[in-house]
Amino acid sequence: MDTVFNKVDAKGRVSLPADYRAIVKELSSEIVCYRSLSAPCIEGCTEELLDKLANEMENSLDFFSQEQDDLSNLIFGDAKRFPFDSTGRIGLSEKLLKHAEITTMAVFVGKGRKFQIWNPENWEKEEARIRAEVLKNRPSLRPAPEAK
Amino acid sequence: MDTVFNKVDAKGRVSLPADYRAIVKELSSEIVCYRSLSAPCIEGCTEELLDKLANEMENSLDFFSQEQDDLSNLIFGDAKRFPFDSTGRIGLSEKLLKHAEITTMAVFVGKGRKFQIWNPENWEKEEARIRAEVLKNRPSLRPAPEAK
DNA sequence: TTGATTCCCATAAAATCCCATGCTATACCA
DNA sequence: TGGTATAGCATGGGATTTTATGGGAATCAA
Repeated sequence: MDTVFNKVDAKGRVSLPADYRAIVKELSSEIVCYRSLSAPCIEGCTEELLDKLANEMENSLDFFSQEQDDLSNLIFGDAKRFPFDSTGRIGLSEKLLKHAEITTMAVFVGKGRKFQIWNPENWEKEEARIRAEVLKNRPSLRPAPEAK
Repeated sequence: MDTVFNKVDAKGRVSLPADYRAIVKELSSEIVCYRSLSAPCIEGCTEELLDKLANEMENSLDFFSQEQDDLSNLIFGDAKRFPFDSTGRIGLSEKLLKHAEITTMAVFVGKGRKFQIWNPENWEKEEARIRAEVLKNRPSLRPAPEAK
């Protein structure tokens, strides 16, 4: 899915990258976005995936637990549909943009069946952090020493 | 699959060697490429490999775990589908070419179910390194003195 | 009406398609 | 056996299509 840098115009519109759009296009012409729980970024996915997530949560967590309640409230209370126009753009809300600290440029980061939208500088830092973290925990992925 | 040298043209296009293409062709007409985590080269595989990963993540109850989050960002944030045209070429992205330091010539190296694309000089060094490594660890494989 | 949001068209740049060419290896034939 | 046709492949370049993005018109809310 790649990582794509797109511009956010004065009206708050952003082109959803073509590759991302293709995933959704036959099913519908809208995506669902919400503030990420774990990072200063926006998360997006299809409505189906969110429904599926809802089911999983009901089955996996204690139905009456506080945790379950909080989680559903956070996500589903926040999630909103964003239809994209004929040129493939969506108009992100102030709330989402602010949470991700996005002003004039947005970075789309693929995440399997969902994706994230970041402020470019924040994403740069996050990517560096992740690479360091993953290499630390998975020594087999560590780069081979430079050949002499 | 053996090692193949192909030219990268001004548009960033390179022919996927016929042997490599044949493996994928029945299933689809595209491959997935991403920056290697462990070396300055591009890695390629079939999309089913990524699909499998996406499914695992979607079905995992660990939907919000940090580790899963990091890993999926690293993989899906980087991996991109590259459909090949009727003549069997793919157009590699700037990001990938830069990571592998490829400009006008690319080397395809088979790795079982996946493959790598190298800058020729870097591959030469890497191959030498690998040979040295193997011989060091397995003295019994060392060629007889007169062998060349 | 005014301000904001959504729709639609225009455009430039980039990605992709497709045809043509030349090369190489293999098959085929005398 | 030697020479030639043939098919598959890599590569070049031009035509075509997609895509991102800007801006204006239409729509809606207050």
